[in-house]
Amino acid sequence: MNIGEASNASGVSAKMIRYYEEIGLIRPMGRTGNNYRVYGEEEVHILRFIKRARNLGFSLEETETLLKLWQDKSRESAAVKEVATAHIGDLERRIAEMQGMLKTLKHLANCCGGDNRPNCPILDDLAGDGTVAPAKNKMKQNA
Amino acid sequence: MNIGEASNASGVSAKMIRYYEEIGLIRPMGRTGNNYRVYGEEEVHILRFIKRARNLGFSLEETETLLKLWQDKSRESAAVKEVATAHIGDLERRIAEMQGMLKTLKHLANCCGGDNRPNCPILDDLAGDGTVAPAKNKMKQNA
DNA sequence: CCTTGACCTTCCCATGATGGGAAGCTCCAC
DNA sequence: GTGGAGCTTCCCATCATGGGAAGGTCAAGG
Repeated sequence: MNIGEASNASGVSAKMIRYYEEIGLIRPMGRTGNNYRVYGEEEVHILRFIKRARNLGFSLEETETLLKLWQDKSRESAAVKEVATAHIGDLERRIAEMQGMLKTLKHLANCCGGDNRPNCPILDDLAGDGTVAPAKNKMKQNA
Repeated sequence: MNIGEASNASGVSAKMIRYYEEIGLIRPMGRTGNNYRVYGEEEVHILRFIKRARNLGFSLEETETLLKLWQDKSRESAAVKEVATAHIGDLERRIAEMQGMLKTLKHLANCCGGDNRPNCPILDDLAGDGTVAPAKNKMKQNA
């Protein structure tokens, strides 16, 4: 199987397959006489695993961990659960953050006439002197 | 005001202030004899505007649009609302996507014993031949 | 046999937003 | 005049991905 077919079969772009090989996520593939990479079902299976992990939002680093665990027949499921759980916490945090933004934005959009007058509460809010995160660097404050 | 003070006052790092100038998001600042950038209240106000827009999750490009609208006294609030509304849709889509991931992951983690046995439904699912996005490129399929 | 074009290879560059750090100024306080 | 904090520019790294160039290869069809 050539890289294009492996790409087709796994849903991972050829570009990414080469990249994964380059960063060591997958083993360097054997080559045919014409220097083409050769793939088998095993490799496609691995690529699919990676694809699914990425679809679930795992980073490549996390995916690597999962991949190793997957290939380690003696692993403990607790190790996997730990990775997944950390990721769940991550997702929850990001979702909460985005929901905060969403709420604010919706409120502003609601208050905005959306007409042909320049008056706009959205811009007023952005410009407003509301709580700006207090800058806390260790500057000398030499005014 | 030097860049450090402007940074303090706006909550935008000096590094980012220079970057915003470089990409044309803000006007190049005047310099003193020693080649230091000089900032006034006006600029700090703009930086705060940018900071707040970024905090709401607007990209720098969207922020630029909002910034221009802000400075255009004759703008129509409809234009602003449009940007905000598009962003709301964006946020909603991303939140929904992440919630989908979260749901799947939680389910998997729930089913996972998390013990010292290698049996693990999370890995089983990742490896599983569930629906893999059908690859659709225009390959010749020369098997 | 030769062309065509789809495929493969490597290499470099770009994204978006930010940070890190080096090398070399300036400025201020002591 | 010295130390150190601040400023300047410049380059590099991140993360995951794509774009594209330049060149080799293979298969099909005229």
